[in-house]
Amino acid sequence: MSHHDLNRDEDSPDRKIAYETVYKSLYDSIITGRFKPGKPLTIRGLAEEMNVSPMPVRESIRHLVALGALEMQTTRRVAVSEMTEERYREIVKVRILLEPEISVRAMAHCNNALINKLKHIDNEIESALDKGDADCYSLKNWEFHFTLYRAANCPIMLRLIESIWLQFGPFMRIIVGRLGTSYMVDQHINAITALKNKDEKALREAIRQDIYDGMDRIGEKLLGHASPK
Amino acid sequence: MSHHDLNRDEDSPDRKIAYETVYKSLYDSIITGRFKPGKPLTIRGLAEEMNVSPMPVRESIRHLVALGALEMQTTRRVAVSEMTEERYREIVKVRILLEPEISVRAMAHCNNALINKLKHIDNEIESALDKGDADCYSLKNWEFHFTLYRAANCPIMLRLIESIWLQFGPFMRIIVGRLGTSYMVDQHINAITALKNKDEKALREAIRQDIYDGMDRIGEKLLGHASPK
DNA sequence: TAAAAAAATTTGTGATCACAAATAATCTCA
DNA sequence: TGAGATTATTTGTGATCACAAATTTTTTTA
Repeated sequence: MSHHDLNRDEDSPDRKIAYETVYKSLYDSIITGRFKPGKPLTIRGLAEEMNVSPMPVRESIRHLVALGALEMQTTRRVAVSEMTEERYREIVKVRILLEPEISVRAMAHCNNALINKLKHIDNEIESALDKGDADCYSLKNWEFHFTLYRAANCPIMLRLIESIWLQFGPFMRIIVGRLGTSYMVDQHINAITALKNKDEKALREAIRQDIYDGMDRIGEKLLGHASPK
Repeated sequence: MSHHDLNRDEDSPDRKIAYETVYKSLYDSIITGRFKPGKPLTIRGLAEEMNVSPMPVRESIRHLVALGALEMQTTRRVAVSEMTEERYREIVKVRILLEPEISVRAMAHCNNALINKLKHIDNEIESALDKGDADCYSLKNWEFHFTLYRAANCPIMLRLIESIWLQFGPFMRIIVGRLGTSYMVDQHINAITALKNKDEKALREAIRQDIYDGMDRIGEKLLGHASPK
């Protein structure tokens, strides 16, 4: 299953909807940091690039603006938001509030298939880090977390977390290539171990630390300091 | 300021954008429970009702679906979601996580003007309850909470809370007319007092209790039981 | 009479056009 | 030469149309 339909049990491609293709494409562009923050995106430009009419792009942009993935200025031009001190602090705060919580709920529904899937994705993440493949890292890190969170069966909480991720997603690639990335403790492994042992406390701590590790690196690069604990 | 532009400091009506009018209208219809949960809404129907072309309605619907205010079925028809046991539990959980938190942040920026504004809105709420005016109650209760939350200056957290409110908003009117509403402790007053005294603990408790009081009544009516503490 | 099939209608999506506002490019004049 | 005014272009929004899918209504058949 793709990482876009966060709550759908199976893909059901009855009809090819251009809007969905466009939405997914923009979504991935955002979380891999393809759009420079602040640089205006145009409906016609994106439509031409994807060989569709402006209509599906218009609707996708409305959707992504609603999620906070794109920002609409008063002149109605849209762009990825720049990261600011205030936004950064809010994002860390909310992640720490929500993500350990949903992880614990996922633990209740966790089986071997999920654990193996997470292990596999984590290997791909490590490989992407080794190769310095920032696009792959961003997508796979996304996939790891949302594979776990989706298992919680909490669609409402999941939507909120998705909104948050879309707001720091464009900066996730910064983590790749930062000095010391390879010496980082792999909190994903700790999380997987905790899931296996049904150790709620350890799981919370692993997710919590994973958030701080990643956000610290983004904060250091963008704002010159680590996240406030 | 209206309650729709949650993060804008002042309305700037440079040009009349039909989309914004339509969006606000649908927004208010949703939070006052005008649309029956599960009953499909049609683009053309709403457009005709508001004397606009289908275009602004299409975009508004995309926006509201993205926020979780409306649900899009696989056949692409949209409707207000029905309340389920699972959704209800998630909503209570997330509200308890986020709303006391943002309230405390609002306290830091709280001045007399805000306190007076909240007092005034709370009077209107009490009046609406007395008269049994469910529409007015829903709108004013919304205004009370978002006036407070907006003061926190946390636009990212605010957006998440807005998304949650849009999901139980259609059922807020249930609170009016429930037996015993008039004997309820007014937690808004407690919150205002806590704000005045800069008493973080009391503020958290007031907001927390206000959430439980309201959600309990919704749960009792819709699901036959109170919220899980 | 009720279930199945067929026809008619409604609905969402995608494309195209017109228009005014916003942006970019050019020109003017000191 | 460069800042301000003017023109040209680009852009988002709103409207309308075509079309296929979904829904509703009608008809048929057992």
